[in-house]
Amino acid sequence: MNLKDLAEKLKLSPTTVSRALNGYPEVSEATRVKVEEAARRFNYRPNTQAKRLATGRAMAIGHVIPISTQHEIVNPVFADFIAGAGEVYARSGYDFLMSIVPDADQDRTYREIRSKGSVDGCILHGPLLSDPRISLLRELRLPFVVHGRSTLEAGPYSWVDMNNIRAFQRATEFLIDLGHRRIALINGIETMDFAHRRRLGFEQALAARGLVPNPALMASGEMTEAQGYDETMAMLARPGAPTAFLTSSLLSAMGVRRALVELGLVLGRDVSIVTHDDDLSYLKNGGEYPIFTATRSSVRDAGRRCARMLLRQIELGQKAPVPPAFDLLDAPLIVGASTGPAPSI
Amino acid sequence: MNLKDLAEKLKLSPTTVSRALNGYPEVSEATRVKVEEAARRFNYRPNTQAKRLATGRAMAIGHVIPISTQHEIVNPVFADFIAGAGEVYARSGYDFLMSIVPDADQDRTYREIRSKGSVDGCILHGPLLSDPRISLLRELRLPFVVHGRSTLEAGPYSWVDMNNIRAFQRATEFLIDLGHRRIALINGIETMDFAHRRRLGFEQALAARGLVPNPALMASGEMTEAQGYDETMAMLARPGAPTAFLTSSLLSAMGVRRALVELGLVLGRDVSIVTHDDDLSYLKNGGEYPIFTATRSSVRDAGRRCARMLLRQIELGQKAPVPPAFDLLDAPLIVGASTGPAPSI
DNA sequence: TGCATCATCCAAAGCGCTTTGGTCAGGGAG
DNA sequence: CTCCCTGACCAAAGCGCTTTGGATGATGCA
Repeated sequence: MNLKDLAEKLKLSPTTVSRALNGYPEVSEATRVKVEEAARRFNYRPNTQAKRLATGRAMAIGHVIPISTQHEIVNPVFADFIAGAGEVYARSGYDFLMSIVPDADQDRTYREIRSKGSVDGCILHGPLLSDPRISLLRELRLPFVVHGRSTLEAGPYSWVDMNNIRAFQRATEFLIDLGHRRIALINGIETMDFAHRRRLGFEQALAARGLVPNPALMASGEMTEAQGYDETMAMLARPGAPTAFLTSSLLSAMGVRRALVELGLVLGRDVSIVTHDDDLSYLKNGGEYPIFTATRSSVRDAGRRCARMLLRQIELGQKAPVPPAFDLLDAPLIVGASTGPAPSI
Repeated sequence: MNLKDLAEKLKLSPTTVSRALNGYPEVSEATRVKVEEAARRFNYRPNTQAKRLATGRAMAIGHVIPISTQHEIVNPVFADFIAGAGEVYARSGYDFLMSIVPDADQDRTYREIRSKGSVDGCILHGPLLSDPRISLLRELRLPFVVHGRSTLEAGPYSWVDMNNIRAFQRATEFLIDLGHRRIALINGIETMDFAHRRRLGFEQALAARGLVPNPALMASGEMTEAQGYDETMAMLARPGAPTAFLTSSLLSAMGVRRALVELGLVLGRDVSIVTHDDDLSYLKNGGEYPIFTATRSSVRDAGRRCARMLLRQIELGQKAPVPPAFDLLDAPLIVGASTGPAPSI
């Protein structure tokens, strides 16, 4: 059933039918009702491709997900983020296009989705400290919103980010207040902007209290359970072992905990942990009383916000150029069972 | 730059240019080279929508992901699965369309992507023991492949699944051989087909050794760390506590471990754990020597296989109806550090 | 009554591609 | 020399929609 068929059944022109369905004013209320009723009855739905071709709008948003060939890790945060974003797209009638491509093909992929006209805009994931994708997208004139920020990027662009610096400052201060002096940071890969900022927050908090960051207590890498375990084992084996750990992910924190248990140390008494918690739906930090003391910021919510921002930019951008938008989310520190005063010895 | 422009620059007709680029024989080798060279130089890429409209093929695969309103969980397995599938799509020139919709809207969504013609086929996720989506897709004549199976579904359909029954049989036998008699099963939601089969395997193995499954030792629910913890705490508090746990997910297993630690029990000595391991990239079960004894089956690989199977079905199906295909994956049992002989008391 | 206005509808021209059904020249067979 | 292929190209008709630029008759107003 296509528009023409429907029009014939109604003894109307395709023009009128199209207009009736798309809410144009130059059609009488009576016929509009008739058309809508018929469309429902015949289960008519406009062909996506035809509509797109005619309007020049793809009604789709793209997410280009790089699959790194070195560290073959799919970001665990990813599922929740796209759940949030996808929810918004679906409600707004946009399609959600995903491209999973090897790291090196990203550039080509962006150019391609641009010149093939398959999307109206895209979301940029996992921005680096300095990220060439931003200027590429700008150059391509493809509307985009960055999930995160890129510190070394000069020009303006739209983003949604949590306040990484502030969060890790707060977490560090909290540990210092509890008497901890040797605090370890188990961070993500620090070419990633978020990890860089977290480290900054950590160091700034230490400096503000006259403490000097110790490189031996700062690790950076893929945020997995194994990372937490391995780094903790290594750090606790050396002299000057930390009495507290600050981790960038719940998974790492779980690894730290495993190491502590194995060494016979009690969490929250012998050693404290504060982690960042992305509030992933399948990896909850306990219920009312959290297992880990954590800074929390829902990645799913970030997904929703990114999507909404992008859609708004696109809709507005139809008429005139729009200024970039920003959304800075605060991550409160929620006290759980994993922290306590530094041991007195 | 569109086809017409390119044709004008080359002083050729759009027909010839189109044919040259799409590898049709009725164009001389000389002009083909010329056309290809020009296309590259002008960075020409055919407009997706136009191509689709003209060919009637969407060159896209859909994944409809239900967001349950009750248990707001995004399947953690999901990210790895789509990474695998997406990789294949990208390589084959297919787009990857995702629809994140509320549970109740699934039906409508499938009908919609069908009548709007936005995809050539789709992957069905998380099949239930009895799943109406299968007959819906059959009725819609939309090619599809199921990731998993649906036991109560009568007619044929294509699927990729791991041998859940065999895997859990094997795991249970292994524990019985180690002397365990009170074995707990911490399973996924048993309306899901995979969970149902796992339970079957578990019960069959017990029965084969003359053991009777104890309902008090069988839990079913969302597979989270908290689930593992809570169920373990409950079971160990009751008389007739299990000496071994069989879990459906690494996350649950981690929860079990946390409970054991809290109760001062030693893993692999006082209590054993065997888990299923989906081999998620961000949640590895240790390196060479696994932390948990586990049946292992890569979900990412399953994603690749589903995608390949679906694409093959679609390509073949262009000409004649194709018979459904099946792919049953074996999940070997890999011995790790979490199992040992049952305590003698 | 006459003219402008308006509400309501329609024909036809795109959107950028593929594909059908040609044309046309050159070459081999008869 | 003619006839018929055949290889190489092209014009034009779709694909299913939107949108421009009318057409038509009813209404308002002087």
